[in-house]
Amino acid sequence: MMMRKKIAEMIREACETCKTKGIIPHEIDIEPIIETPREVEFGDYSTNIAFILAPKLRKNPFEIAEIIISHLNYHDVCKKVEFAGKGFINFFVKDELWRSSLLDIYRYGIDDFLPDIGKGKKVLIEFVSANPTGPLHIGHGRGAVVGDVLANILKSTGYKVVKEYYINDAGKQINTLGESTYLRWKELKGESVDYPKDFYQGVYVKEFAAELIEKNIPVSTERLEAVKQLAEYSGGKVMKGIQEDLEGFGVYFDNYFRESTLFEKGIVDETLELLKSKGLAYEKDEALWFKTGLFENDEDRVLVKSDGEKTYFASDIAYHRHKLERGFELLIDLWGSDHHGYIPRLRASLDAIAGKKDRLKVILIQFVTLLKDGKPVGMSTRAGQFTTLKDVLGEVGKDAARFFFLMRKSDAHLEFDLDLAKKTSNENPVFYVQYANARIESIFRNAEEDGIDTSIFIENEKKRDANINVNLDILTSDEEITLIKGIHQFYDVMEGCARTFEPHRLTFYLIELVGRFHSYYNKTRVLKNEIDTTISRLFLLFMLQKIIQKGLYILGVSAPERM
RNA sequence: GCGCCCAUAGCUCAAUUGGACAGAGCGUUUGACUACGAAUCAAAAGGCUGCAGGUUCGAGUCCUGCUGGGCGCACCA
Repeated sequence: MMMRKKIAEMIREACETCKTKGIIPHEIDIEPIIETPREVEFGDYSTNIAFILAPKLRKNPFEIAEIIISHLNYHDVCKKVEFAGKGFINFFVKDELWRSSLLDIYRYGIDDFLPDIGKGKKVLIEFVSANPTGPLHIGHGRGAVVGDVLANILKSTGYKVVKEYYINDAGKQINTLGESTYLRWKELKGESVDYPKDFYQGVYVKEFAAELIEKNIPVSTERLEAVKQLAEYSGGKVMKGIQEDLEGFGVYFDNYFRESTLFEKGIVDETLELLKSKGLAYEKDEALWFKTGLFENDEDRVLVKSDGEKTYFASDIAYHRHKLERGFELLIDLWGSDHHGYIPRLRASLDAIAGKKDRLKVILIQFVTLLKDGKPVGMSTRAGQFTTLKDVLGEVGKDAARFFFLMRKSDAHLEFDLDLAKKTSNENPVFYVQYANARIESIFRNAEEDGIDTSIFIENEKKRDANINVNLDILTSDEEITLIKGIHQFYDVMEGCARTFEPHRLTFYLIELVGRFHSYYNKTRVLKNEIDTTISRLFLLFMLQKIIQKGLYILGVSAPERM
């Protein structure tokens, strides 16, 4: 069914024929790589197989290409196969096959049309995982969207995905939040306090403290007790706020995993024992060290400090071990790119514990610079106007925010132009894509006014009825074939997104696809033609809209019918 | 000092596991609404892919060195 596979099969068959004729030795494996050429004049697909075989056969690529072409049985699929360049073989697929592929996608439905890459593999994708010590900022937002959309992509391509947020509720930072709240509380009680600089400065801490007093919530007179109590109190408050922010952003987690449970269930101790028993942890200077250097080019790292405290690294090893034990075959972590130095030791630990370092895939999220009036906005936790995710969301809306975060490779620095994101003009790519959907919707509304029953497409799809009464042979113009190819390309794009874990490819694809539509729209009239022509063009737009909507759905961006 | 990432049109960025003549959008210039939504389209101009070598049939992509930027090098998280 997939065009690319058909081409690959053809090449393989031709090579097999060559093998039986003794032109190609039997021991050579044929793994044809099929590419989509950038230039239309090079056809729909091309292969470099002649280059690959050249050194093995001790012939020049030119000759090999000619031999392969002469053995290709392509007339069912291609109108033309050409030798070009220094050894490329270019395939020009028959237009009628493109047209009928549209019908294939229609019959299968988009979901089944998409490639099955994951084959049911269980993947845990952990992202955001911000400490519950303050509200989410714009950088977290980027991670949230990339993670969420990546999860959608993997789900659509055959993975079983669980989205998880790791809450660091056991460390020093959460304790500091408790201390901070405690001091603010005392402050409001009228005591004079010396508020340390390294305590949380945000206004939200004061708000929590004020609320304690307002609601008359009793605070323990014992300082340590009080700090512990307030850490929990404020931590819970912050976490609730974080969840609300994420929901406003359209990001929902399947699971929130608390670091403290690792300690409570003894998983951390168990993991440390495991490492010790394998001889991969040793004591030095009264601390316990992990032999990172045994596995990666990295220094040995401390697991238990000389004061008996376990490091964050220790619980993180336990956490990832626990992930594996929950049966996940692929662990995807999204981190801020400033944590890149942490990758080797975590990989090493997975290697040490299970010999499975390759199961870890870390995706780094580069920083975001907010631009306002063309100038960067400060990102400090002090009360700058647009520093929190919530502020940005309120400013530009969910759709624009999500889309903008996906317009860059995640490990590339992103400039987020607030003014541009707010614009409802052609400069804003979000609207460009949404507008296409609204336009198609509008065409269908007008079609109904013309008395054309467009519900037949939808009805038939539900029944998976193959006998839809559309004459696709009418779709012959370059623009129409190009559009159909664009629709077909969705498969390749999703495959690429899933293979490379790069959601931004989908964003670029949608912009490009929709561009083809706008161009077509301006050139070709859909309605008020001879009825068969109108119907077939409506069908093309129907399929196109399905792809646009599916794409937007995966991005978590709405597809409004009117704008 | 050591390590990781980045450097592409005036600006912001793409470039299909190393593929063919490096592409979009914005901005600039010029055109298209008394026919389906002009939030659109058509066309033009714009480049030694930071610099210098190397590997290869082929390099923006891989290797080495240099320049300029970001980040990391804790018994922090």
